[in-house]
Amino acid sequence: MRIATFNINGIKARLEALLQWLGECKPDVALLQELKSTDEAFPAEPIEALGYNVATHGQKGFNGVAILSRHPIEDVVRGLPGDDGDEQARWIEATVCGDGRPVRVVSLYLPNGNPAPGPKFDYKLAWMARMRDRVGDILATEEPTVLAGDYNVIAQPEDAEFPDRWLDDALFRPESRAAFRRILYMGLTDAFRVRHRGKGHYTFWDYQRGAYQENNGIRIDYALLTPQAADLLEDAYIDAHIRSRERPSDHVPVVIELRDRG
DNA sequence: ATGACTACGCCACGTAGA
Repeated sequence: MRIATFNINGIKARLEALLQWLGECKPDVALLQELKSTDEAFPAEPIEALGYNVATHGQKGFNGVAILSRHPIEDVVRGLPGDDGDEQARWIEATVCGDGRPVRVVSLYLPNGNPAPGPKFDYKLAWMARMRDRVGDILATEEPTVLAGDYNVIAQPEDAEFPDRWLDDALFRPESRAAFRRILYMGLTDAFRVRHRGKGHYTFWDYQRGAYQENNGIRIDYALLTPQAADLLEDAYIDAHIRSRERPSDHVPVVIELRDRG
């Protein structure tokens, strides 16, 4: 089963690019972030025409996450549990049953948190504490689960081309990295790092100053796997080449391959 | 360098992203 995560930075602005990429990558499941669209305005029809079922959790103008799947989408949970007053659409999870075993998938868009310090940074850290509680519940199910999306955290210096430029940024602050580690060390596996080591592997490049041409990027999109999912991992890679296309997202997809049987 | 891009809301620049 091929599962991809992709922060598309606006579904309406990116529809053609998304359809082209779906046709080329052919993921069984695509986890999308930053729809910047309500559920009503989400252009489901051209996506369904490519053979995908669609579950969205949208919001007007900002945020918004979705799950696309060739197989039926079941047991959908919209919104990160733990705060009924949180209006921001940053979390959707569901079970997808492929030809083999069922897999639980989460599409998440972790808050940016800038400027730090400040209320947005406080929201980021509170959101990560809430995510930690949810991950605990997910781990207890012992279902193979993929938690993928835009984590908005540069986990290690090697995840940035110029880490010294990010020292005061909410993506690289010690508090953000510690909160990311607290989640990871509950027993999750960073799928990409199973297959690739070292610097130079990025999922985001700023639109400004020719960042992509200089590979001035950061790795902030991750697929984290529960132990039962990590046991199924066959491959993980970044689809970086589509960043050089016309009107691209500032993020690129991260793709993993899970064994269907065995 | 209070800069620079890009998308969105809803037609004028302000907010947000990272």
